Amino acid sequence: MTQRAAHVPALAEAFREHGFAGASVATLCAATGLGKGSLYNFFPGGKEEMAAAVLADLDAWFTACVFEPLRAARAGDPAAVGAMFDAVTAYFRSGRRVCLQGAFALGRERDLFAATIDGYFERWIASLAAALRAAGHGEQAARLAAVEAVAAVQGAIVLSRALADPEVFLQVIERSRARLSAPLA
Amino acid sequence: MTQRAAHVPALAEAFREHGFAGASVATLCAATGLGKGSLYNFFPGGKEEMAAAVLADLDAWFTACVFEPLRAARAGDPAAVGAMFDAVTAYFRSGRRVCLQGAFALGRERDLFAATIDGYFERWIASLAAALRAAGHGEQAARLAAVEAVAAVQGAIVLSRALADPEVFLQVIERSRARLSAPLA
DNA sequence: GTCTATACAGTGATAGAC
DNA sequence: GTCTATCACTGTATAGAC
Repeated sequence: MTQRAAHVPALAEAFREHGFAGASVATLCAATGLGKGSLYNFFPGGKEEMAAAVLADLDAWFTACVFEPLRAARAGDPAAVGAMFDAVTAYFRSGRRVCLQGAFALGRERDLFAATIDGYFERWIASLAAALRAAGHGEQAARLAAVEAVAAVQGAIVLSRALADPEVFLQVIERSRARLSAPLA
Repeated sequence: MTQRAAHVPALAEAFREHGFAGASVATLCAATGLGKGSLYNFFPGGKEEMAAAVLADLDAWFTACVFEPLRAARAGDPAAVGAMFDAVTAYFRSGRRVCLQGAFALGRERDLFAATIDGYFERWIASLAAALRAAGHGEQAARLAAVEAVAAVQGAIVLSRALADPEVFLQVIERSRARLSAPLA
């Protein structure tokens, strides 16, 4: 079981690079260094089970490293939101790395993993909104600002990859960060 | 030649739904109602040429309906920016429709169509920045605001599809619209 | 558990009848 | 120009030797 988990990061990178439809089993074998037999031994459900394992892994990482710190934000302390921007900037490598949930959302893969993808973004928004409320924003304002900020991160990834310019990612993130740290109206 | 162009919108819709790697020639035949022979007669280069034709078609549409109106914005007239938001909201069907250039940017297709994708977003940003300058923004401020706004549109598409909620698209767009129409600091 | 061998459906693409 | 038939190949998935 822990053997299986050890190969999940390599699968994640392969899916990020090639997409779900574009990643063949041969690709995934090369990425993990395993033969087809071994891969199917760990993931009898094939590609779909591999992608599900990857999404679960990403979910766990974001929950521990992004969502829970946001939830833990104490009243009047705005540092948690800034820490989130630092974490996603590092994680997405300034836009060089793709958000798999976001990429899947744009394609047919969305139907396969609808609940997982929906839950990921919903919890991201909800935890960010909680941190914003702790920082003094009202209920509805916090939710809307959180939606906008998560969209900004996703858009920053798309745009910086399209222009092949990590600087664009940083620009968008910094604007979003400044906006959420700005004094309340 | 006009025969060929007539089938491009159907190909566009197929690529939007299935992605580039996910759209098989059989899929594209079904979408256009043509046999393989006919498709290859129009597009000897296969899928790649079909996608290139689709991107060129989208490029022409955006140039005529979005980029040029932005360029035509006269000094002191902020209506052009608002018209852009209306146009993209209609075009992307409140996030139900995907931006093909954005979706391609996230995957390996980016390498195949790098110049086209880069040019599309670069001209979107540049024309929006021109309209913002016409509305009174400074050079650098206009560029940064344009980058942020285009990213917001892309992020809105990703997020609204992920949550299967067109309302999210509208929320993000309205925030972006309000921000760009706000009085200058 | 790991690999090799294999099954067989589906792929992109071409040739040729009409 | 359009289709059908067919090509060689790659796809996912399984079976079985080790």
